[in-house]
Amino acid sequence: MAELSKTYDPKPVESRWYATWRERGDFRARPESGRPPYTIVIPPPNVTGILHMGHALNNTIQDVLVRWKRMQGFDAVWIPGTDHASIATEQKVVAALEQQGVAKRSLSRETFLGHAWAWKEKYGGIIIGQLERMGCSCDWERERFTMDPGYSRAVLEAFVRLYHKGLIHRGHRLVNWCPVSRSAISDEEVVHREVRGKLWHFRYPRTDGMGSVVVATTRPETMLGDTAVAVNPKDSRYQDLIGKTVKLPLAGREIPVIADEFVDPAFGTGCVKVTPAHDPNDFAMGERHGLVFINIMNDDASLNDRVPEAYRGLSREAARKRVVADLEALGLMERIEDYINQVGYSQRGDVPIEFYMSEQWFMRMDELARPAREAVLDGRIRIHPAHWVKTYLHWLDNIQEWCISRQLWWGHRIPVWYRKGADRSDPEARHVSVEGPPDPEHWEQDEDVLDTWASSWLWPFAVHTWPEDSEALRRYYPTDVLATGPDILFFWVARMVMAGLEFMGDIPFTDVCLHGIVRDDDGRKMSKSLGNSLDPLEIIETYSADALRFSLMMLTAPGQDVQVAPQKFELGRNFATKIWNAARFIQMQNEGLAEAGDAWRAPDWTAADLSREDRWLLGRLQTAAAAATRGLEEFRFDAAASAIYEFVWRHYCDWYVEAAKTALNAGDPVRRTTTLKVLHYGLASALRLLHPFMPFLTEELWHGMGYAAWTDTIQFAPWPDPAAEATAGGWTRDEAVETAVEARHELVRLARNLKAEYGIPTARRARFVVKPHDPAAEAAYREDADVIASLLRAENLDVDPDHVPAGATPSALGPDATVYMPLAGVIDVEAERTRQRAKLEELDANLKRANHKLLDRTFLDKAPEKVVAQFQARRDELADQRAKLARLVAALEG
RNA sequence: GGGCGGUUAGCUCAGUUGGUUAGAGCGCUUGCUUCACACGCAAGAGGUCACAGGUUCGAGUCCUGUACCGCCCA
Repeated sequence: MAELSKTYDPKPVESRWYATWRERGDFRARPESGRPPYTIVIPPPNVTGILHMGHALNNTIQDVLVRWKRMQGFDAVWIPGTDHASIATEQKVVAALEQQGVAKRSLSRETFLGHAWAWKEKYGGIIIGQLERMGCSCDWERERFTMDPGYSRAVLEAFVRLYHKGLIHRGHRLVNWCPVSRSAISDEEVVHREVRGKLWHFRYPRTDGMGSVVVATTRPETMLGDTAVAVNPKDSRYQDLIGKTVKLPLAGREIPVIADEFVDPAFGTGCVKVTPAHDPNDFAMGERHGLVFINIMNDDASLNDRVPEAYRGLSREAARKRVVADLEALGLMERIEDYINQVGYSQRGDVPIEFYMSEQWFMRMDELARPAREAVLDGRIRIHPAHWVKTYLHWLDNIQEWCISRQLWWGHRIPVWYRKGADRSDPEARHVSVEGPPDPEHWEQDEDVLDTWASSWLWPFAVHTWPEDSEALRRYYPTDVLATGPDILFFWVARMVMAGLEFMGDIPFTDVCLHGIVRDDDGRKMSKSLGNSLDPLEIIETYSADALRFSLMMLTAPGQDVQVAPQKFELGRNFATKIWNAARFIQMQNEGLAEAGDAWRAPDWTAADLSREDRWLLGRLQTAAAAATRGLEEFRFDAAASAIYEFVWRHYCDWYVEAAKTALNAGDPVRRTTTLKVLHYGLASALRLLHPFMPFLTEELWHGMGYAAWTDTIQFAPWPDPAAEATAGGWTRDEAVETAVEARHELVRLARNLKAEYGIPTARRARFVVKPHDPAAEAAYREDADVIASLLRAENLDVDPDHVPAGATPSALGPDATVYMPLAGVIDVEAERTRQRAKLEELDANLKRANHKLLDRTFLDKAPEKVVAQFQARRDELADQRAKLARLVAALEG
């Protein structure tokens, strides 16, 4: 076996192992294995995306789960892929073309798509390569892209089925319009922001010459499209106005004053302008009152020819300034006040949306929502953390029609053909199918593409062969876990549930793990514009992929956002180094490796050979393994990672390895061999527990330590169950021994503290006397005096139950013994007295509290017996300690 | 306006069904080139658990309310 290098160098290790794993095909699904399947589908990142910390967190979670299940004996499959992301990708391609001086609109659809596919080929693989750097164990042979031919077919098939079911229809509506992408977007793609704006009050002259009315608006430029003024019918101020008309300034049109309940008399003057073609509320009013709808905008939100010439072609911002200036010039501007209002922004375009009248395709959602609601309500699908259930249900209960058409080219073109020359709104003159009409020359296809989410909602089954049946589809659907952020709970998660139930007749996954958002050190969301994003690849360069993964898992509380800064990844790096060096230590006990046999696989010792320290460590291992397993089962990745961290660092390294140094060199062959066996067993178990979190380091050590003789990759080594292994090995935990070892560690801590308090350098050997409190403790301290002496760096350690210190001696009271540190020189008696008195006072306070509790009749009557007994035991222990400490103080004073 | 989350050590966060003396990492102080590891070892300091009520023998934990921060929906 090659000697491990002095320091761990992750870079070559990580690239070497990843290549090996891929060559061996370790990540491949094994339908023939007879193992039960366990499936995760990746939330497909945008094809244009590059890896950010959110991906790093999301994919680490998935890889941890998949690797864990693989070790548990499942045919664990993680299906990767990318999403074509219509709007985002088209924007990037358009921008790239503009850089070259090419306008999208100057190109034919086919030419543009040629550029888009070229872009996809060039940049679409970046993020996949980055996932490999992270160690993700995806089944790369099953990688899918949402515009693969098979996938596209599935998307169209779903459209066609829902169309014929009557859930999809075409309509002329007011939709959310993104002027940047010049497309309709869904309600979910609109984000509301609070914006500091103005409220403009201006006057419309009455046509009856009776003065004017004042209307208030946050969008003065839309007045060019006003077709009415409205007041509340109950508003006494305006009774005489109803039914009259006013003259719309600038446009010069005469428009009616209507009465509508919707108008809030408290807003502004109680008199509002009505622009039915550009505001949802006004749209509704327009329909109620049969008003004229005047669309005054082009698809980029500039003003069209339905406004007076002076305003044509102006952007909405320029038009606003112009309208305001012109109204002021006419003396019609009443006043302008500051106003804070909610403005809908296009998520992708990052500009305020317009409400825009257009022909679109809509999907009726109520029928699809009902079963999706039930699936979560009855527990077939579990959402973690569970508090998201309410949000999920609320959205489904208030679901609106889904606008699924997009005025884009990059995406799945809507499979609807219109008979040439016929009215497009006539359903009789339409052809809807996946294949298209048999006589295409008589038809023209709808120009629009589908919303990206109308393709990704099929992901869990469209990654396979759907609508065709296949073994893969049957075996790997439904999936087990979906890991994603709560920000796409509606966009994607809820819709996948609907699609799964509608098209597959079954839920798409049983558990949804919603994790937090990655934020920077100041709690701000990471974003390119803020320049505060951390590049996971840089973290990998600096600290390793294992460090990135482990640190993220340690820092993620379920459902809570996680704040990261570069230094935080030192946590993972340091931990990797710690284990590496623990392994090196064992390896240095070279001549003992053969003696240990292959005890690293399973307990291979007789109970009688185990020392107290051995038993304690093995007990801690059982606790840690149970906690790690439970943490993973409950999606508590932080709890699982912490349990492993604590075991390795605090228990294995800090105490057991230190104690082992003595045991290995005591000259007792049985003791030495058993210690080696426990060292190996502990390390091999820890490596397996850690493997899902740190795949590279653990694989490297698995081989470096020779454990590959068992399984040639740690990836398929069994997930540890040390409790069951102990039973199989013929021994059980002994809690009394474990408690005694904890007490011993406490005594060592106290004794070290004595050294520190008296300014004795750690390295200097001091004399100690241990005075056990009972015969059992005496036997234990006598037997293991060499271990304790070494932990204390004691020159000499006497165990003497009858010890009476000669004069004032620094001492400390432990749980089952008192330790004395007789010093060669004279000590400051007064200082020691003060020290001990302080301890006595503390003990007194505790004792008083305990006594008080036990004198409380109601407590004794009402608290469960077990609790009372606990308090009594505690009190007795305190009283005992107090008596002992009092004697120490008395000795000092005597 | 409605819903959800948060407020615990200087910072970032844990704290399982209410039960002994509330934990971790980082940072801080002191001492250590101790024969695995200075990416380390040892010993420490540091908290009226946001606030006000309530339930209970007992509240960081349960209930009500308030304040502030964040997210989502309208």
